[in-house]
Amino acid sequence: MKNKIKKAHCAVDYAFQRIGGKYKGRILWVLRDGFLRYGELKRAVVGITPKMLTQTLKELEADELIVRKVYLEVPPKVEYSLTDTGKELIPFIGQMRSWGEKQMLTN
Amino acid sequence: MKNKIKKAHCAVDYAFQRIGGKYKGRILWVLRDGFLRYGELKRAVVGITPKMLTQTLKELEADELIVRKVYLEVPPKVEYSLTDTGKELIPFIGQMRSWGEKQMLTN
DNA sequence: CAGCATCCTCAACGATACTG
DNA sequence: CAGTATCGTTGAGGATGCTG
Repeated sequence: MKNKIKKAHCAVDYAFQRIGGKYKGRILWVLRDGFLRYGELKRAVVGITPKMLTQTLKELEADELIVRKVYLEVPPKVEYSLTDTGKELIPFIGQMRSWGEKQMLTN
Repeated sequence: MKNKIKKAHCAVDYAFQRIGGKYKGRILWVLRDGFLRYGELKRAVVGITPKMLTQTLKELEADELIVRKVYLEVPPKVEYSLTDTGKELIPFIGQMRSWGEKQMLTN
């Protein structure tokens, strides 16, 4: 993990820096049950631009939360999946999701 | 709750918008077991400026995650605490914290 | 298909000083 | 004590077009 954590004042700060940002939570979440290709991710994470998708995937990879697997084929094929560390995050992203769902209804 | 959620593509997105930002997680966390005054929060959330503290507290209050209680005394006294909705978030902020702690050690 | 390269905007965050 | 008020910065994110 070579990603620049600017300076975490505590573990909460640190964790939020690693899965904060506009798309990281969503990307980890859609990867929860398997492998997805770049284009599939692009469709799954509605509204993301190629630039942000690539950039976010790189950060997640540098943070060792996901793995990038390249198949040497034509046309190109790249699959992304969670690492064990990334999988550990799924339960509470799920909790957050439930919480968010409930909130969206009651507001 | 009148806070502007720009446009949530999904519940994960929505949840991250409400507790994202640089200090929200930390503030909710330090409020987990009771009431804290403005000055106590300022000391607990190391590195935060008065401006950011005030601003973040206002957002959390507008989001109905915390409650602001003013005592009409001299000198002034204001206490902040979690709402029930805010308390629901504590368990998984705790999980994130544990995860973050473990990560900080192994890196 | 899976990206990269540029340019640009804006709002989150910061520093500092002041106040009821 | 518990905030406001200004001003300044910067980098995350967006738009668009191009490529191996």
